[in-house]
Amino acid sequence: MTKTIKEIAGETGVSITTVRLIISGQAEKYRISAKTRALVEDYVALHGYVLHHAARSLKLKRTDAVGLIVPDLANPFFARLMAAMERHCRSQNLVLVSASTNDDPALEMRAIDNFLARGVDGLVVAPCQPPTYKSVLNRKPKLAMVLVDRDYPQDRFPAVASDNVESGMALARQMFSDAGAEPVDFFCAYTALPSIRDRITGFSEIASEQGWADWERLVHSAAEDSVASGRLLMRNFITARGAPPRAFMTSSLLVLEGVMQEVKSALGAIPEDLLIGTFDDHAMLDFLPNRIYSVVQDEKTLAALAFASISEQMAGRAVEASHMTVPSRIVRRN
Amino acid sequence: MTKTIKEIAGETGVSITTVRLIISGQAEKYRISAKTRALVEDYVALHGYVLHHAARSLKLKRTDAVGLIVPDLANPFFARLMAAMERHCRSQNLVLVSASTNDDPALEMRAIDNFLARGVDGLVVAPCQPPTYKSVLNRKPKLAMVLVDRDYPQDRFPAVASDNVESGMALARQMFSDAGAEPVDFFCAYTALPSIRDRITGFSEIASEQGWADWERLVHSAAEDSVASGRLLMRNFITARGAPPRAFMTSSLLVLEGVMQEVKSALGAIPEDLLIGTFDDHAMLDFLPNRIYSVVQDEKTLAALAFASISEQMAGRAVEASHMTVPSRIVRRN
DNA sequence: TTGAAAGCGCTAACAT
DNA sequence: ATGTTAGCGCTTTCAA
Repeated sequence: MTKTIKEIAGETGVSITTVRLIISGQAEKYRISAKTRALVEDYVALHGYVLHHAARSLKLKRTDAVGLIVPDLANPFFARLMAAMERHCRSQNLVLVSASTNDDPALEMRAIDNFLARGVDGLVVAPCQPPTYKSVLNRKPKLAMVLVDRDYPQDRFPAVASDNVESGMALARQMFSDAGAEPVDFFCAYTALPSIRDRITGFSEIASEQGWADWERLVHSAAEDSVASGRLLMRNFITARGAPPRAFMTSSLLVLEGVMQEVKSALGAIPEDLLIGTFDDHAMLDFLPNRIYSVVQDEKTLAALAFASISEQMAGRAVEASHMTVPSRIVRRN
Repeated sequence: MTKTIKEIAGETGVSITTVRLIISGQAEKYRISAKTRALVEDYVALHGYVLHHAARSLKLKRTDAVGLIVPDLANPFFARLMAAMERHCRSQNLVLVSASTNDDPALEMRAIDNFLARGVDGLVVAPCQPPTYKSVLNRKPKLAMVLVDRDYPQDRFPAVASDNVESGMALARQMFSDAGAEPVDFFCAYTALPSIRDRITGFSEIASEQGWADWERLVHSAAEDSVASGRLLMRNFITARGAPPRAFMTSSLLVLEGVMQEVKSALGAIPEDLLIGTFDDHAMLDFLPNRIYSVVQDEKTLAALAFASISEQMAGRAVEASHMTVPSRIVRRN
């Protein structure tokens, strides 16, 4: 079992303060004599010592922990975001504690309460509802907090998200350009999300610009982001028009999967000249022979900005409730 | 700011003990009078109270936190494992804290030390080296600990992993059966891993059984699990034989990606009659027209077993250092 | 049915 | 250059 400072002091006959000074590497600074220093250091080398974080936290009112709350930790986007966050935390000797909300506002509140009780110094949340965390602010007014990915309109917290309007425009631009005179349909799900709305805004902008005044007819939307939604939307499309579109884009890989399954089952295979666009990327899109554009979000920069904001706040510097935007990249295959 | 028990006691004129009894829902049990109870409850309803976990931990020598240490949190397998772990933790009012080791033994040791200092009650680790955590056991002999995914031979800790030998056999059986008289090559990477070795063992078993006494010539291996490894292995194959194999399997999706890229660049496209097998699964394998078998690991059960073991140990019940095995499933497409 | 007090391991302020 | 002490918020005896 590991020793406490007090025990070390007792067993070496040195005072608690001195031990602490030596252990915390401040021996020089306080000019501890070489022998007492050696005495303590040898003892520690022999018996070991590990800082008791709970005790330290109790005293310092600080836990050196930051919380991350997202809808789903298994979702690749959030998994990458979390991995990047964890790297930042590790580099500053912070630990990352995380929780999924399953897109349930009640779970989200529970998670926030829980992390607050555990005294996290910072909180990064991808909210599943427009955030009004007034109770949070009441209880711990100086909690460092930042919103990621889902930038609901609000002006209390800094937020960082991808440039969804711009990337929506960029993707649509590529699609319409390659499609020539053909229309480009947009299958999108989870329209309650600000990011999805922004993507639609971007799409509509370009569609109008390309002369599709009735762009609303090109947008097919569903409430829930899932493979089932993708299937449903494409099935409805095929039923109405008799055939799949020649060019389309989707709001997520899940929707793409559903849409593709339906195309495959309608046509027996994916036509090689089908023009595809999608938000989010996966290496296996390589396997398709089609021309396909995908939008890849920059989780590293998202995490870096979120962490920077948290750090600022934890350092006591006030941070304005800005809405930061991170550029996405478009990848083209074939 | 949230009140402490002491403050509540002071401001309601009740004793600390009484407040605590009421707050912790033991009013009935200790027959606190209705009025004192109402008094305190009203006060709490008005001003709020949140348990201070650090203080509680200091007293109880318990943090209600469990740590998860894996090579890479962004890896879909580990991300799913972690999401499942987090659900279990949440259901028991534990928090999950996690860290990546980037497959670096030094980082792994640091992570373990760190989590130990933070006093996690349980530790789940997917080690990147044969685990000899003697220092760990010295310092906190009663730490609940379990190994996942990478079941290095050892007899100190319980371990839970997929049935790699069996699923290797199952996959190979399907492949050889579909391949007829053709050979089935196995491209595999990260051979230092017990799981990979087991998969090779499974493969070799079936290959021999099928009359391929020289099965070692069918196995092409690389040290590092990456797309680059896949490319390299396939490039070497093509250079040596003049063409890609007609049937092959890979040890991971990364290797599959690399292998496929190389086939594509050699042949211009993926032949539709190429027979493919791979460990790990992804929905987008749907997009290929080929017959393809994939092995899907059961992260939920892996997490459930790991968590159960941790729970047992945390409850003080001794657990033997068993090696638990979780069946994988084989998916066939086209 | 309620209260008082000790102590978990650490830090910081204040002595020497 | 080194020592003493109080106290963070909680739980747990032990008393009344």
